[in-house]
Amino acid sequence: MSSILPNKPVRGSGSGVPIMALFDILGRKWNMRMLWSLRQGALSFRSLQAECGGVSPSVMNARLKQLQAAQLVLLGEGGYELTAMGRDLMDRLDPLREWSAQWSAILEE
Amino acid sequence: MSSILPNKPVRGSGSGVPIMALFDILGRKWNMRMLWSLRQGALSFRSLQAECGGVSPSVMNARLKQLQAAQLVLLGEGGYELTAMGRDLMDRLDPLREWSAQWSAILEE
DNA sequence: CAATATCGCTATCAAAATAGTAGCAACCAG
DNA sequence: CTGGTTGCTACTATTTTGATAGCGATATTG
Repeated sequence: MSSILPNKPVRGSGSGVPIMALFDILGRKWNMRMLWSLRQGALSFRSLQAECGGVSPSVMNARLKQLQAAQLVLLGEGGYELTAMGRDLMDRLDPLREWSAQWSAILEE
Repeated sequence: MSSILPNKPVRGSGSGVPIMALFDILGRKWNMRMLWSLRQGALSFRSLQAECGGVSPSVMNARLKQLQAAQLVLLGEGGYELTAMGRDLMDRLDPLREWSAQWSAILEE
């Protein structure tokens, strides 16, 4: 597993620009949804898997390793949970909820 | 190409929750980066391709169709450009730049 | 007119990522 | 021991992405 971190060459990039590294992580299937699900609180491997519509455990595990390496997620007592940084990231993604509601409304017309 | 829109069953979801549809789009490789690149202004197919490190034109085209269907991007006089909604989305993603800088700093330690 | 260059884009095939299913070892409850 | 969880690995199938070549259309230059 290639650990994807800022200031290191990134999938399809090589620039090492931090936000590109972030896009590289968020641009992988399930990562956003996993983080989003963990906002509510810690979840076990299997619960998180269920939250994500039954993703393959192999993919789940790869993602969890990646998110742990990126220090966005950690495995605590009650299961997998967001780190402080992970929570901060999700907080900043929160405006997207409002946006997506408007988006949905417009696309429905 | 399965057009992915809010309130329609979404890849791996089925809930039709708007933000999940958004995650589905942003969770595909290159989409975030393409939108991010277009913030600066319109780009031709080939320029955009270059901005994304030479993505396959086939993938580029599929993404552009998807983003157009989602009304985030349109093909205007000067090339591909963000719609108003696309610009709004990118504006809301802007806090991520600051976050990713901090993230980068912490991970470097 | 012909040569050249760019445009958006398709077609083809290889490589990589993801999905689907089965199952293991460790733990705890009864 | 039985049965239930847990996190996770192994394996194969399918989908997605990557890499390259090249087409038809338009513009530009000589």
